[in-house]
Amino acid sequence: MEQQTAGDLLRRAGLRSTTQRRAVLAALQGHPHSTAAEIEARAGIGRGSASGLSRQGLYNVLEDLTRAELIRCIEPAGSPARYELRVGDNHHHLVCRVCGRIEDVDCTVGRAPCLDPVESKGFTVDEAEITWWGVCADCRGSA
Amino acid sequence: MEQQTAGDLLRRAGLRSTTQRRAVLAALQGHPHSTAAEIEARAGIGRGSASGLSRQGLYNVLEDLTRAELIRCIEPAGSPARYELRVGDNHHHLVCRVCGRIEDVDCTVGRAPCLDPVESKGFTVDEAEITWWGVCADCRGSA
DNA sequence: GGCTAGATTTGACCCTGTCCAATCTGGCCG
DNA sequence: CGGCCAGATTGGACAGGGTCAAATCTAGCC
Repeated sequence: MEQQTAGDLLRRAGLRSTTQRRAVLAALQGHPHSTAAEIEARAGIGRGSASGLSRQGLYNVLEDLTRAELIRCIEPAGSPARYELRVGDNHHHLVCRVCGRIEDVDCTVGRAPCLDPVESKGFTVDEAEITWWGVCADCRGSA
Repeated sequence: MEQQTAGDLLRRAGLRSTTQRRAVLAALQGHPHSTAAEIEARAGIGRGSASGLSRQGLYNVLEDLTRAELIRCIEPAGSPARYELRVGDNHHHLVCRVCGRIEDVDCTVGRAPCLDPVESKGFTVDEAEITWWGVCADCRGSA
């Protein structure tokens, strides 16, 4: 359903269905938390390749898709920006301090934990982003 | 008391008390969430000034102090790293999407909210970092 | 007053990302 | 079906933020 819908998804979001955008969406399938570089590599094309996307193009696409909420961007401290297809479910992340591995953690919603800062200091809050830092099983083992 | 204790703090943390380290600590007093550039400017010295600290020196100091837990480093998405003196109280942050302003939010501790991801996927978690995103009162007003 | 491990400096360098101007193309229209 | 044009993409220069490595300096102990 992906090939079919990629274009639809884009068009429904008010974006033109272009080769580059479809390639980026495809490159993210099954590879959450990818960096721009990984997406570029996986999109199957280096700079200058015929069907390739330029660096600027890649960033444009990522920004467009993010704004259209087709993908989500996360930026854990110390890491370049990473992108994933899961959107709209307010899930959070678990990051290994050693190897950088990232795991998704579903939000214990209902009462989304911490969705309300106790004191919002006059801010209109629209998102609570939670990052858990620790060491993954593999890294703990080999330490 | 700062001049007096800055050195003590450092020594107690097992670090030598140097002009640069004391200057960085002083520059953070009353200025939480400062970037490296702001600290450098506030430390009263540009590059090459007699009592100045070099760029590398600044980063070394920041890293040393962070590791010694005398300061804390936060890196909100889209912002360069920021440093603050509050440590050990596991407080969180509220960030304005428009002007970038950052406010501290005390952790509703006791049961630190969300300290346990529901599923920790084998990770040994040692920190839960929460960032609330929104728009501050000022920016909402002028929009 | 020396010594030495630890701290600092200098300057080159890298990665991630952005700006801008020129070119190309999806997809609607006649 | 061919043309049009706003929207998309490209290329190349550039910038911010940070790191690396080697040489020099200095806090603090003897």
